[in-house]
Amino acid sequence: MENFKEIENKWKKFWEDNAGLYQAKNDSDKKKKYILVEFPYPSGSGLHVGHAFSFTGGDVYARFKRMQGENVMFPMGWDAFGLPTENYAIKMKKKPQQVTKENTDMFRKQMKDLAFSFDWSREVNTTDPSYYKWTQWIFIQLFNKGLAYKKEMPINWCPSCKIGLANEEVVDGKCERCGAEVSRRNISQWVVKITDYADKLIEGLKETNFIDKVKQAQINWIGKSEGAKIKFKISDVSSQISDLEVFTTRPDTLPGVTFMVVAPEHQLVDQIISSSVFQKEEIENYVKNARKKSELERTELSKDKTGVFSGLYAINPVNNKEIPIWISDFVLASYGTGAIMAVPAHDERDHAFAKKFGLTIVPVLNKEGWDFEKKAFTEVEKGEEFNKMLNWVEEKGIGERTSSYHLRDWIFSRQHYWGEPIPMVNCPKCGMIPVKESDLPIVLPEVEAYEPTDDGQSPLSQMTDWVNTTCPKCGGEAKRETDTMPNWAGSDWYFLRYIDPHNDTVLASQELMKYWSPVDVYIGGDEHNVLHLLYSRFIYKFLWDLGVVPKEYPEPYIKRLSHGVILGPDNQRMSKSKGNVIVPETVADIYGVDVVRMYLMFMGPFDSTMAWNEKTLMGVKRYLDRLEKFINSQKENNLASSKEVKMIINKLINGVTEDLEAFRYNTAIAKMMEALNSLSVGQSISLSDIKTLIKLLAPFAPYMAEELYSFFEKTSVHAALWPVADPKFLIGDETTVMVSINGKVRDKLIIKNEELINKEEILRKAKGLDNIKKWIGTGEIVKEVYVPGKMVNLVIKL
RNA sequence: GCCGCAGUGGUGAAACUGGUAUACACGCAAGACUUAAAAUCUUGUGCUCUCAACAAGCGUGGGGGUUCGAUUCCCUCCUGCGGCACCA
Repeated sequence: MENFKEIENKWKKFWEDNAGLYQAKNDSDKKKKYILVEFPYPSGSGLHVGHAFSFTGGDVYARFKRMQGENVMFPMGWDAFGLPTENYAIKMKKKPQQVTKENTDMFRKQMKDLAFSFDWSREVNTTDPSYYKWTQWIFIQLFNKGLAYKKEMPINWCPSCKIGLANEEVVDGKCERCGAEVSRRNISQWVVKITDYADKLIEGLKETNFIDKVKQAQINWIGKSEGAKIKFKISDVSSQISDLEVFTTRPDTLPGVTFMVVAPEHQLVDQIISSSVFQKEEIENYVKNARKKSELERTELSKDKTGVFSGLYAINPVNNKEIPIWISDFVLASYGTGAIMAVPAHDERDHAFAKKFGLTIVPVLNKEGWDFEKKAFTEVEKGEEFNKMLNWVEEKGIGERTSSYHLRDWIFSRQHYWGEPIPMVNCPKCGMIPVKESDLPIVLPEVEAYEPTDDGQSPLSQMTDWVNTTCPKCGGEAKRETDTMPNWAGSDWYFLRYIDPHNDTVLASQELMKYWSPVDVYIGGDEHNVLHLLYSRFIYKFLWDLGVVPKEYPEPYIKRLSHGVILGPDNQRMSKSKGNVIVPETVADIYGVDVVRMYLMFMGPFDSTMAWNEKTLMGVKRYLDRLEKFINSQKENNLASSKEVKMIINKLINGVTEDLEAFRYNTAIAKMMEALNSLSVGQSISLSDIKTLIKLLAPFAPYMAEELYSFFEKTSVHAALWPVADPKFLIGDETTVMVSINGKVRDKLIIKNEELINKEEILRKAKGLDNIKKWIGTGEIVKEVYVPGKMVNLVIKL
């Protein structure tokens, strides 16, 4: 289209004026289809190719389903809280609220330009108080159910920025922003007990249609191990703590336990330091050093084990032998009980530790010829002995069967400004009390300075007017919580808000959730397959337990689709520093939106990684130009389609429909190109078949389709009914049957369809072919295979 | 180390349940149009042998297996990508 700008503007306005075209109807007899694409963080640099790619993928499907007569909900919103906005606001001396408004306005305009058929009447914004009122409400429910609590926790601390950092903000042990070495600091943090839902989150995956890769990633992340907790008696009677509890997956190796190790953070260590005289200084130094180290430093030094003897001994319950208790940072305080029973004969780490400190190695299972002093034998099978020992432990009352998880509780506090205020009040008399639900939302006050404070508190802590409040319980003087929520909080439940975005009394009405739930297709990036998806499922399951969301749907998303990644023309990840960034807007200005959309869908499979290639884009442009020319040359002829043309069209309808249903956009487009190649060879085509071609094009190239369709109809092509193939024109009169000798194709037979079932006749004909006769020669046919309608294979022995 | 995914022409890729390997597109080559270029159109294009055609042989990362028949299923190895990683 030469005048594509003009056409785009014309139809953009038309769609704007006919807003109902893309709106989801809450009261409809039609089948509902909830298609969700991950809402973006509206950054200052605007919509990038990755957005354009995934949103086009969703848009094609939404348009397709709408034309198939389904009641489609395809909403859009903004995940707008976050550090970049806060930092940008600080730098530009603007309010984050203002920056967010500017950015979302820009994103919305760009999305409309790219013809995404979002239902804008359902737009949500996580930074809107009427939205985060419900994010805060969910937090209060978590608190009321005992799933949110405050705890002193080590966090990543940047001494230069004077700010606590999330793990994602620490790169190679350094602060992402200033590059300073990150240390650890204990800060009182809100923690959410996602671990209570670990089993439910694994179990629930069975209810979903996620691809295996996503399910596996979630299962691995939760990392469930089955085993036992076992208590070891401490032999020193003067010790205030009499037992040391460990978690093990291998109770059957209990006889091989020759020492124990506790993490430097273990409570036993504090007792040792305060009461013991043995090596007091050495122990104190070791512990102090270990606690100072960042997680990274600790794991980096993993090859070489360090540790110190505590002076205490425990008793191995199997043989009553005294075994030393050591302190070492290879044991993690955050996993299991923070203490382990060491079996150096059958565990590599325990073995390395034993060798370094000269500890005893006792094999449980003797492997012939194995040198246990040299290497641990780790391939011990978890057999009968596992259960036998576990039963013995339980009978003796020193332990019990249990599971442990890699999944940690979720640190929910951020010491930043631009996030949802945690709706809690700290009362000196009553403790932590949630804000009254009727007082929600607790609106983020507008402050003058967004910089964090010296002591690592949120900038909100300086707002004394806001901080000082009264206790919701006793009415006395109290202070507000000044931490804000992490980014995930707003994105956990946004899909529910789209269902009922303006409801002021509940986060969404039961009735509407019953109609729209669950999300049928959720399109997003691989980077969110674990955290976002897991947090979101967790919050949903929590709301399900509360009865807030419909009982009929225990899982929020049915199908998860991960979109691929678009690399720069140099096959590298796009980044400003590499100068290989493709801006969709710029390309659309040159070639038109339809070309960009269609090219993005044609590049390759929707979920694969592909490099941008302007030459291939030209191929798509050529196709659209040729299609336009073909239709314009035919539209006034008013001729009938030949049978051959009808077959091309009907096969195309079937092919494109099937491919769209399976998100195989690249092959759908290839089929359209193929059809045009066949049609272009001097064929004439009926008006109804032309309209079919335009309809098939509509999801991909909405502007051009609308323009071409307007020649025939007054109504929008996007409201037209998707074509259905006529079975009469799907199969021809004849079928090609390939004939092969020993599996290699040598010739073919053209057979009338009604004769395809006649095996004997077909085999006779196959053997009669000149080529085949030549191949058989003097050989003997030992086997004849006929696959009806497909092929004949003759096995020849020479 | 563990988990997951992938490996097909010069390039992006297709072949969905085992049945014509390389559809579609790019690139390249030749030709048409043009004073010329661009654009457009036509034809050809896996590799080897051949002036060429016919025919043949080889061919989906390597090796092996199952099968009348394997890009597809099984075993094994190699390479690349992504995630997790002292998880007891």
